[in-house]
Amino acid sequence: MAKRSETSRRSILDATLRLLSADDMTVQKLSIEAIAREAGVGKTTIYRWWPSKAAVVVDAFMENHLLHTPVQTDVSVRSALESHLRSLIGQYAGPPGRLVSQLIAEIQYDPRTRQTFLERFFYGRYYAIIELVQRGIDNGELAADLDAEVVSEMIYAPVYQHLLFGHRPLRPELATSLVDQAFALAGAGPARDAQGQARVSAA
Amino acid sequence: MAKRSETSRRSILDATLRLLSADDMTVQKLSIEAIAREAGVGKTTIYRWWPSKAAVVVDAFMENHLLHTPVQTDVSVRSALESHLRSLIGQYAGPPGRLVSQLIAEIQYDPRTRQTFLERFFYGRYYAIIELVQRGIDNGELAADLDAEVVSEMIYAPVYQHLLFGHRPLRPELATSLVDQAFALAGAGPARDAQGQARVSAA
Amino acid sequence: MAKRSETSRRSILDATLRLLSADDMTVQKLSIEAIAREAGVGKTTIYRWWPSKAAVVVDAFMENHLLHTPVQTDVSVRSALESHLRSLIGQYAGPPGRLVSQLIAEIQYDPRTRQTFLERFFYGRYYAIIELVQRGIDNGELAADLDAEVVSEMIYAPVYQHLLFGHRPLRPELATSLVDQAFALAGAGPARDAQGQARVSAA
Amino acid sequence: MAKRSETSRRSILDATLRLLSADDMTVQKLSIEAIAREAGVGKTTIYRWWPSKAAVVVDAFMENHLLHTPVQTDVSVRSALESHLRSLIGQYAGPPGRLVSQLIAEIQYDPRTRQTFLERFFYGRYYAIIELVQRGIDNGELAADLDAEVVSEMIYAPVYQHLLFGHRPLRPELATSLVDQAFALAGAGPARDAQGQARVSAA
DNA sequence: CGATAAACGAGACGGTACGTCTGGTCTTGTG
DNA sequence: CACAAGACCAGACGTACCGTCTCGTTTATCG
Repeated sequence: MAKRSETSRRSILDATLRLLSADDMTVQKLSIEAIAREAGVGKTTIYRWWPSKAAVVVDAFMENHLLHTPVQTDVSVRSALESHLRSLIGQYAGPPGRLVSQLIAEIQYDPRTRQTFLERFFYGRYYAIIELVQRGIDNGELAADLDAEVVSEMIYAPVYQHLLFGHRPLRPELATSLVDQAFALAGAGPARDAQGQARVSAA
Repeated sequence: MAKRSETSRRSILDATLRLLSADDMTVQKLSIEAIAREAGVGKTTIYRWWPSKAAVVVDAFMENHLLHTPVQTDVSVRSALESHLRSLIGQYAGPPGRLVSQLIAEIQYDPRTRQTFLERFFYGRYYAIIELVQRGIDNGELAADLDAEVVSEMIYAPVYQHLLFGHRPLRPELATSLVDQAFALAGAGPARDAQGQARVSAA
Repeated sequence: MAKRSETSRRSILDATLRLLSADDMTVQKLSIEAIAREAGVGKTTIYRWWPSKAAVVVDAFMENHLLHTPVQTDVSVRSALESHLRSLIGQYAGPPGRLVSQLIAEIQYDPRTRQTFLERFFYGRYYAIIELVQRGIDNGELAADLDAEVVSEMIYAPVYQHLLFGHRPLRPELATSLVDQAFALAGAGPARDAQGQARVSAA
Repeated sequence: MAKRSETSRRSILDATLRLLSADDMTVQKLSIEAIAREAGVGKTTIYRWWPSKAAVVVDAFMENHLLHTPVQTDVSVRSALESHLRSLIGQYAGPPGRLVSQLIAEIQYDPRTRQTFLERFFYGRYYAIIELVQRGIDNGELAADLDAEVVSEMIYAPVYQHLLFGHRPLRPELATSLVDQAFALAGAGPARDAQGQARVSAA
């Protein structure tokens, strides 16, 4: 019998985030011993419920640091895309970005956690974007012969490339650039919709 | 006096690759002790010349596993892009892909090695693609108002997204899809108006 | 209310002996967890009724492995002593000897169990031997001025010394040697004067 | 290369004795981690040079607590025996006795250490006593037909029996009793030889 | 050409963390 | 209410590596 202790679960996840919030702490340097120590918990309790350090970090991250990246539905697809990306980039430019990039690093070594990570972190946003792009195709904002999934990745993936390679800092303007390029109207701004229409009718 | 021993350098890099070629070996599990043991070398010799395990792996990788991803110049930009991507994907789908993804993981924790990695691995291809896209813009294959760098990333980054997230297996057809969508989005007209006239005339 | 479960008590003691009968098992390596597991019993049940691992082992040993070391009363004291020692040594030379030596080891660390061990294992034989020796003194087989307790220990203790130090293997002939020497030292005369007359007449 | 560090060796043995000198500390409770902590030494250093906790304790004990149990040569064998036993008992009655009894406990579980213990602790005294008894036989203090080794054990083993079973406290008078019984003249003192003869003739 | 100083292999060192095991205690149903 | 089941905190186990630090022992210029 003996049910799982919710108190321990919370202390462990809290301790994990507390430790990770230190400036020079990384997921790599974080140890299960340190988590147990900080949480006032036996190591066994961690090993009993999580298969790896990365799994604990994913859980901790998901429960407390859920990224808010809303997808608006009452505006044009283009606006919704841009504001979604802008919000995502804004968060990745700060401390959560460091954590996300380290989580992506960890899943290269831990297939079980990769699955968890995809399910709880990635797929949600991934399919939301595809749906959004599909809506753009359906309502004529985007050309009819596009493949929504591929286009979504083209818009989305550069954000992760910047995050992971760090070849350029992540700046909010990237959101605009990406959407602009996707709509093939560099810097055309709000006039775009009309133009898009014109273009469609022209086609 | 006594110069650096080329023999030791080679044994270390060779040993590193030999160890990494084992099926269940990863950069994370690889240890400097194991490299020294395998290479028949004192640990000190490794620490004397490399700042970190990741640095050794980058060196080993660069010297022996250079990816061949040619950029053709005698064909259309579209063809050159597609064959370049296809070649890159082909290699990432195999063992070098596992290693590259682990190197990207490691640079999340080691800024010095990140720099080395970018310089010796990333920038080359990155700028080659930008140049190629720019050529496409210049010669009219792609719309004139595009930002070559952003477009390059949109074409390129999805490959890394697939490599790192593994949400879908890396398939060669991705190369075609990406180039197709890029030209559908941003070709000098045709994909958008479904006539292909502008592109033809521009070319 | 709920009385103590005899079933549990038996399973615990049985499991203890079963585990201890493995060739490479020792009291030191034996754990209460393992006993509980093997017995299909909660650890609490063991802790509720026994104060220590050693106490469980003593109980298990006493109930099932009682050493049979009869003291004959229809023969000379010398014969009775020798056959008693021979029987004891015979058993100590086998697996029970290993267990006894480990129990003696354990009581060095657990005063409560030392008491139990003495009462249930040691004193019986100890006083039986003293009585026997006293009988020898009374009936003239042994010199009248001897201290029965000290002489008993002199005869008895070497067996334990062999068992515990292992400087020589425990052999049945030791029984004869010890009794011989005891009667040579303290027999009512004969051994010392090399005639054996007195002993014969006394017997 | 790299020689063993004498400094570490000393700190380890010193720390071991320091920890063991605490009133409620036992060899069983003593942990290698605690020794390493107390000695300011890595656990590896202990494991590198000693096969077990017991081995460390034996070394520590031998180097610093060598029991002084002189065997006098300028007095009668009887006196030498008695004073040797008295000295041994005196030390076993104090803290070293606790340690010796625990070492004997440990060697029940560790054959390698049993060997070390016998060689460095036991055999010396064991053979010294045999020699002494043999001298007594040779010079007529003891009967000519005795077996020196068996008689030695009869005199010696009761001390360990008292130490290990604790059925009676270890008292110095035990030395006298044992020697008295061995010389078959309870409390008769130097006049013994004559009396021994007298008794024989009486029998 | 022989000295000499750096680089080298070997590996001991103080440490940290690993993942497992056990000790005792506490909790939660079941019979 | 004793029991089985087992979760819990605590902490030791023996191992693997970390990065630093001697050790002699090559080597390969430079005086």
